[in-house]
Amino acid sequence: MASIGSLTGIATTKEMPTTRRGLRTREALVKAARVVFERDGFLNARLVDITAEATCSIGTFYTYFEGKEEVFAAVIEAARHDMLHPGMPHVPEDEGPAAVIEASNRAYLVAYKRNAKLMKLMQQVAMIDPRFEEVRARSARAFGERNARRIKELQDRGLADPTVDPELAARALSLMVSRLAFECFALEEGPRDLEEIVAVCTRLWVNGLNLSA
Amino acid sequence: MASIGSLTGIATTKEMPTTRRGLRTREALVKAARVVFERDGFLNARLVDITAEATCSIGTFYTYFEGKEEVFAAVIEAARHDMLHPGMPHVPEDEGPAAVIEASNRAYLVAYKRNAKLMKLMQQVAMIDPRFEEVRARSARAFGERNARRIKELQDRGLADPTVDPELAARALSLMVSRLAFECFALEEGPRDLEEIVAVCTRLWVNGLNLSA
Amino acid sequence: MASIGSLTGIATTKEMPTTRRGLRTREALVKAARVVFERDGFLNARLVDITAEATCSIGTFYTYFEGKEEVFAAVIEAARHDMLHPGMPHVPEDEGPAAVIEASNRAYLVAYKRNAKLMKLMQQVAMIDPRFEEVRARSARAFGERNARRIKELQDRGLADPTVDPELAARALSLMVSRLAFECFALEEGPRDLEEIVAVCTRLWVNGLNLSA
Amino acid sequence: MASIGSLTGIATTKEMPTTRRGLRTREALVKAARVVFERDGFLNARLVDITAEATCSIGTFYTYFEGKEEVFAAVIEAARHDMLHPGMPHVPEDEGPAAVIEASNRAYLVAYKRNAKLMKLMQQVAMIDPRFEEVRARSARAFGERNARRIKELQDRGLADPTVDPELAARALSLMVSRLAFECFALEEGPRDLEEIVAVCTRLWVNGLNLSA
DNA sequence: GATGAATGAGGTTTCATTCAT
DNA sequence: CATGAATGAAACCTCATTCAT
Repeated sequence: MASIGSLTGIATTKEMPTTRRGLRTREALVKAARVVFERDGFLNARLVDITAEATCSIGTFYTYFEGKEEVFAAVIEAARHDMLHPGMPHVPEDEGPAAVIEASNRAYLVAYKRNAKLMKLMQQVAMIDPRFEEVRARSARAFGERNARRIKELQDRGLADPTVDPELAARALSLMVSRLAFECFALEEGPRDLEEIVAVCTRLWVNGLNLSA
Repeated sequence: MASIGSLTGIATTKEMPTTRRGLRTREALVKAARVVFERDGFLNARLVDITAEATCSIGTFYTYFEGKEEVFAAVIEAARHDMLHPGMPHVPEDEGPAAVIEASNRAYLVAYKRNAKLMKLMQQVAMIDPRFEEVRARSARAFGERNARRIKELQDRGLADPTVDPELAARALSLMVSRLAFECFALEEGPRDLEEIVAVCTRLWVNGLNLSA
Repeated sequence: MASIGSLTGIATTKEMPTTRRGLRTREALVKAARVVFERDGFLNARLVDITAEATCSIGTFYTYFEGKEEVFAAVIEAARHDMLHPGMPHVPEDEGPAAVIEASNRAYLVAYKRNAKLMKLMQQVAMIDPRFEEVRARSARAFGERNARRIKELQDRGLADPTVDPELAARALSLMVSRLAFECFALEEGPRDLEEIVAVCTRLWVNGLNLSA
Repeated sequence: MASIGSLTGIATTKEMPTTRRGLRTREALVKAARVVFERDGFLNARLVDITAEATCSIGTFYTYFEGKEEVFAAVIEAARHDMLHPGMPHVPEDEGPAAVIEASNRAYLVAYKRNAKLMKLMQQVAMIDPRFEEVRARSARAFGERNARRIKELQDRGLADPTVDPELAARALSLMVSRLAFECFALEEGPRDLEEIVAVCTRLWVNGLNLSA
C-alpha cells in the first residue's frame, strides 16, 4: 500500500514501520492525534498532548512523523476510506435521475455528518497550509468532475436543462451541498436533521437542472 | 461614532484617537495591517511587519489596538461599507424576479471579487478565532434571511415552488453563490469571468425555485 | 563604522542598536559571550549562560544576535583591533632586517599571548564552521602576504637567499610562528617564556632566509 | 593484541570480537565511520549514518563501541600504521644530513597527503575533545623529540648552528612542516604540489640550522 | 503621542543510548 | 550476535506585550 505522503501529496521522509510493534505505535499516534486535533483544533494541539494521549514519548512521535503537519496528513489519510467511498452501495439507477441524485447526496451527507469534526478541522488546516488546501481542492475537484459528467450525460439524454454549463453548474451545486453540510454539521449552525437537508439539496439539484422536464 | 468593537463584536478598550495626528496614524496602521495580512496571512503576519509597513513603532501600535485580533477587526470594519452596501443602486424591480436575483448576485459577486483577498483572510481567521466565525456567521445569516424573505414573498405570490423550505433553500442558494465566489475569486480556482458565474448562479436560483412558472 | 558582519563576512540581519541603552546591552552581551566561550568552549557554551552572565533575558540576546555564531563573530570582531594592529610602534628599520623581523615576531607573539584563549577558541570554531575557517584563513593570508612582500624585497636587495620561493617560504615561516604561539600559549604545551620563543623564531627566520649574508 | 583503547588512550570496555562474523562487522563499522566522518565531519556525523553506511543496526554499533568517540579512536587507530611508519625505508644516511631531512620531510608529507581528510578530522576532534588533543600532542611530541635528537647530534658533530635550542627549534620546524601540510593538503589552501613543499621545507630546515656550514 | 529595548513562557526538535525481542 | 523501537534531556528560538524614556 502506498505511503500516506504519496496520497495526500504531503512530503514525508519517515518510512512506515516494519515491525508489528512499530505499526501499533504509529497507529496509536494517529488515533491520538485525531482525538487531540478534534478537541483542540490544529493550532492549539501540542505534540505533548498527542503523545500523552498515545501514552508514548515525544521522541517516539518523531520516529514516525516529521511534525504536526505530517500526523495531520496521516489522520486525514486514515479517514479517506470513509469519506471517499461514501457508501453509495446500491444506487437505484432505474428509479430515475432524481433518485440517483438523492441517493448520492444522502451518502455524501451521511459520511460528512459522521466525520463532521474532522471536516471542520480539514477546513481549518486548508486555510492555514496551502498543501492541505491543495488536498482539499483535489478532493472537491474529483467530486465536482464526477457530477459534471453526470449532468452532461443527462443533458445529452435530453433530461436536463441544456443551457447550463455542466462544469460550472456541477461545481456550484456540489459546493452548495458540501458547504451546507459544513455549516450544519461542522459548525452546527442551522438544522441538523439529515433528511431535511437531503430534501432541499435534492430539490434544488433537480429543479436547478430542470430534471422534471 | 461607535467603536469598531461594537460592530464586529470584538471587545476593545482602546478609544478612537481625538487628534488629527492620532487619526492619521491609526489609519496608516489599519491600511498597513490589510497589506500585511493579505500578503502573509493572519497567522504569519507579525506586529513588527505591520508597524514597519506603517512606518511607526510597535509601541504606537499598542496605543490604538489591543493586539492582532483588534487590528484585524478594524481592517474588516473598514471594508464593511464596500461589502455591506454592495451597490444594488437601481434594482429593476419591474423587470421581474429573475432580473432582481441576477442584479443581486452580480452586485454580491462584484463586491466579492474586489475584496477577494480580504474575504479569503476573513475565512482563514473565522476558522481560527470563534469571535470572527461569529462575525462571519452573522453576516451570512443576514444575507440568508434577506433572501429567505424574498423567496417567501415569491412563494406567496405564487411565483416560486411552494414545496421548498424558504429558509433552508435561501441558505443553500446563498452558500452556493458565496462559496463559488470564494473558490473562483479568493482561491483563484476555476473561471474568473464574472458574468459566467453570474449566469450560472442566476439560472440555478431561477430554476431551483421554479421561477419560470 | 561598518557592521561586524561586513568585516568578518558572517551574514547578519540584525542591525546595530541606535540608542545608548541598546549599545550598552549589546556590549554587555559580547563581553559576557567572550567570558563564557573562553570558559566553556564554543560548543558547550549555552545561550542561557551568556545571557545570565550579561544579566539579561534570552529574548534580549535575540534582539542583537541571530544565534551563537553571530555573537562569536562579534566577539572576534571586538578583539580584532588588538590582534590586527599588534603594536609594532617603533620598528627599528635602520637596525637591519633581523631587528625588523624580531620586532615583528615579538609584536605578534605578545598580542597572541594576551589573547591566547580567544585564539584557541577561534581555532576550535574554525574547525567546526567553514565561515570562520574562511575568516581565519583570510587573516593568515594577509599576514603571509605581508611577509612574502618583505622577503621579496630582501631578495631584491641581495640580502636574502634568492633560491627560496618568497610566497611559500613566507607562508611556512608565518605558520611556524603562529603555530608555535598556538601550542605554547593557547594549549600551554611547552615553554611559555616569550623571549625564548621570539629568539628561536627570529633565528630560524634569519637563518632560513640566509639574512646573515 | 592490545585493545585500541590502550594505544590511543581512549578508555574502552568493549572487547574485540572473537568470532569471524563479529570481526567483519566491526571492521565494516570502522570503515563506514571513516567514510561518514570524512564526509560530514565529526560533529555532524550521526551514529545512524554510520550504521546505515555499514548496513547494520544501531544496536550492533553498541555491541562494538561505547559511542562516537570510541569509533573515532578506532578509525584513527586503523590509520596509525600508515601514518606512524611513513615509509622512510632506505634513508640515504651517507648522502649527508640534508638528504636525510629531505627524505624525512617527503615521507611525512606523502603520508599526510594520503590521509589528508583524516588529518583534518583529527585536528577538528582534537579541538573538541581533550582526550584526542592529548593523542595528537603525543604524536607531535614524538615527532618533535626525534627531530630534536637529530639536531642535537648534528650540533655535537659541529654540523649545525650551536646557538639554537635543539628542542624548541625541532618543535618549531616540525610544526612548520605539519602545519603547511595541513593547510595545503587538508584545507586545500595553497599549492598542492608535493615536491614544491618538500623543497621549501627542506631549504628552511637546512638554512635554519645552518647545515651548509 | 511616539519610541523600541526588554521580557520569558512555551513550543519544537534532535539524537545518543537502552533493552526487550 | 543482531535488531530497531522507545526514550527524554537539553537546547533552541519566537514574538506578543510591557514600560521607561
